[in-house]
Amino acid sequence: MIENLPKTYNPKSFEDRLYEFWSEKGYFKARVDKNKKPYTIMMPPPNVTGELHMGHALNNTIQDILIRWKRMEGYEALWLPGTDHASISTEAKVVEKIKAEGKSKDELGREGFIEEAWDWTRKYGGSINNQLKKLGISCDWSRERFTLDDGLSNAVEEVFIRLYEKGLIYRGDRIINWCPNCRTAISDAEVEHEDSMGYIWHIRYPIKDEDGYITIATTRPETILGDLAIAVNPEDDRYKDLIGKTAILPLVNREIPIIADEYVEMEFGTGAVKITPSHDPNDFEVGERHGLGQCIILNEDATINENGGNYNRLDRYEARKKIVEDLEKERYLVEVKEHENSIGHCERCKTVVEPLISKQWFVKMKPLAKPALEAYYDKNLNFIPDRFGKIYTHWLENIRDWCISRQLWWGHRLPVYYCEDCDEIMVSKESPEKCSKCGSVNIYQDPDTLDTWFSSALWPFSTLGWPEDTEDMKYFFPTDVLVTGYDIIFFWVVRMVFSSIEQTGEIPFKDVFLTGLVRDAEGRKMSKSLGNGIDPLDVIDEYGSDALRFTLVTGNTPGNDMRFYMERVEANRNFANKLWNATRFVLMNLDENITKDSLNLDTLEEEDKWILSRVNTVIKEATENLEKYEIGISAQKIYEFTWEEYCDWYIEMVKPRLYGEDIESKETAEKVLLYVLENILKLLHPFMPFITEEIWQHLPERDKPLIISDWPVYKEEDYHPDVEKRMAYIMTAIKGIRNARQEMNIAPSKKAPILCLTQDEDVKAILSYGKRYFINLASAEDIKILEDRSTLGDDNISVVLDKCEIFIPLKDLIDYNKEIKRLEKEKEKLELELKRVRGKLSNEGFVNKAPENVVAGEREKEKKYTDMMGKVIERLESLKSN
RNA sequence: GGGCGAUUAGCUCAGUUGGUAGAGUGCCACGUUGACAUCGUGGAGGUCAUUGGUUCGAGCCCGAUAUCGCCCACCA
Repeated sequence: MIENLPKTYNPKSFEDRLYEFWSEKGYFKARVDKNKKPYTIMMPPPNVTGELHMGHALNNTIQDILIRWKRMEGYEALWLPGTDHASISTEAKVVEKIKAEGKSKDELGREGFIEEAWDWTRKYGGSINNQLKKLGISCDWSRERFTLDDGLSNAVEEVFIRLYEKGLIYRGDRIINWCPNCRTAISDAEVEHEDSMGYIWHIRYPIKDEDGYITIATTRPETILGDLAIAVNPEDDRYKDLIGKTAILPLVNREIPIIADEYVEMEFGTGAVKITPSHDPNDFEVGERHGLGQCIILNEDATINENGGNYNRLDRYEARKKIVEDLEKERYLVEVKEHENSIGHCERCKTVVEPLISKQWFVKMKPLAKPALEAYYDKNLNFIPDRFGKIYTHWLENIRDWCISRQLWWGHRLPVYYCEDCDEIMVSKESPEKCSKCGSVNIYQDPDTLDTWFSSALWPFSTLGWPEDTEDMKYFFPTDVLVTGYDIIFFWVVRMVFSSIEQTGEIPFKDVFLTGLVRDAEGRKMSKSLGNGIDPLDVIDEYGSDALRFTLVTGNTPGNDMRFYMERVEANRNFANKLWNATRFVLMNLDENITKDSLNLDTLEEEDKWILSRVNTVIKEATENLEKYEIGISAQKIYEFTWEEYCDWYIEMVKPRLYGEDIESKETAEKVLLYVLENILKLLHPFMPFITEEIWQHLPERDKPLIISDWPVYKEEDYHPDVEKRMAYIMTAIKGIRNARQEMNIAPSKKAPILCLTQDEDVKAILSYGKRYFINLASAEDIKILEDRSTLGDDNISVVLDKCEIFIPLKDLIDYNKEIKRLEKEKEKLELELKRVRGKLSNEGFVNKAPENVVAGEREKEKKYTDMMGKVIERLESLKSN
């Protein structure tokens, strides 16, 4: 006997050790190797100070499965990890920290603050890496990148400068989304809209030098402080006379023109709209068309500024309240109605954002979006599942310019310099010594940093050394697949695609595999505030990494959300345990001198050929499923094969040979057991890397670790449909016998001979050959083939099969009423089947139009069921007459 | 306002080209035979949301409807 495994599967005893082993041996490392084909995945970089959650676990498990599989297939597999500096989120945390210490950003100054941020990053950063390692992920840690690394920062500056020089980055006064809490501009993608019930106020504005009023509707009355016009539709008869006249802004008493603009919808509200160019994107455009100018009324913290007169320094909502009160007091308020509208919130801190005009930097999107759209339409970029392609294109087709400047300190500072004297803008990596226009030496750098996603957008190539023309870049780029959550298609996927096309001329990946959300058992999103998050590390601690991984990739479809149940983890842990014990069984029966030299085909028994044929098919199918990214289906097939076919059938069938005297047969069985087990381990390794490697290393004669061994390939010569058919017959017979015996409550320990009544030569052969299966698996004492029923007594239970009847004489153990009931149930089943088949065959349309083989199949079934039905009836009659 | 997804066994979900509906879990019964009780064997359990249509044949394809969920959107 060979050194065996401990009795129980205990993942803790080997998972960390194996990770260490793989890591030390350098199996995760990828090198440029022109003799091999590259396979590349860039890991979506988690926030550097983040903690591992189920989303990461899912994401990285999928990537690891793909990478391990491709590595075994012989690709030079690079999986590059790294982290993101997450500017807005990290900065907020650091601000909070220094606030707790009684300090502020301004007190610390820019350099001091950045130092604090680096301290924070060093302190909390990287812990997610160690957590990821617990998952067993085989990424190349030697190539780990951070978005604020020198190399990546250089790439960021390079891209900024190139886009600027091409005219694709510009600076301008535009309406942007301002978060009063984060105190920075944010992009459209960072605004979450939420429908909520609010109010709409109808307010009348006096007309100058006339008695009348014009009534407008607004949901944000405080913005009247910034009104610069009232607009009506030029076709609107109600207001035609007023166009060109002047209205008086209530409370403020500013004179504003009444203008005509097609943007106004006559049917909505009162048909007259107040125009606040500085605080509404539509009003901004109207303002531009009519040359209205600007009037900003808010400070950075969303309090009213000095343009708000009496309302100066009030918070926006206090101001709203006060203004409504004042309007009412002065009889400008006509009515208030409930009104549902959608309010934008900051994606990070949930504060209501304010649209306001501000001088910011933007990326011009239209020219960049075009090739990114073509990539999808030309099928050079695929989404899995494909429906996300629509989301991608819809976004790109309606895209607006991307605001990339942030009023933050933690991040990539804009490579932009200004001349203090002549305001000239200079864009370069280093600070210019003097102004390129006026020669002044009074130069200062733009204080803003770039949107985090600006650097993430370059991730697929900045991580490989771009803009240098590196060997890595030439070999590993473009990458093969991106695996990420559908929630960051806009933030990230889109931006990587257009950035990569623009900078490298290549689409950064062929496929985008989108994962759904992992929810809790009630279907709620896991979140910190709800406290319903399940920590992947806790799950690993209790059930092992492999069980968690398997749970995350089975029982759901790509792109669909999944609910996380501990019961499922437990079930998968049990599967691991099953495999563990199957291995123990194989090992304890292996001869010490077993060699892996090729099998002697002549000594193969029927069940050997069967399991070899089956494993061969599973190899084919599991691989095909992986190729189509059907990871869960692939895993499921391997699971079923291992548990049902290998453990429940093959091992049980082979036991008598292992305990028997026939040495040659025993040896063959051992070799087949080992061969199939090895293939199971290989197939399962990407899904359950730890247990498979641990087991593998206990097997005899392995030349290399499982992680780098060869992925199994389908062999045509191992496919035996005839054997599979015969074995299926035997299995049906065994199941029939077991069923009948259990329904009759006959203990498995009670052995009985089985008598097979058949005239069919093939069936006779199958059954005689299968004698030992029946003895072992169907409590058979012996097996006899009968040609006629003359020698049969009546003290049997019977099982009706295709072309054969099996009788089990059990004399006084048989309850005949029960047996009649059981057979009647059989009869009912057959009746249903026959009804279905005959219905089909009596349908002329079916017979004429269905494919020949389908019709032939149904005819065969009809014959089979008719025959079986006859036997069941005959048996029933015989029983009833006694 | 537009788009997408879901609706299949008590629960959670699979279901790849249309051809007798599957798994895990839970439930019931039997069983500790020399891998495994984290197990084995057997069983019960489904009008595939509703409704039209295409087809010889629909869980699957097409058109509606309903319920739930998500995403997008500048109606003040």
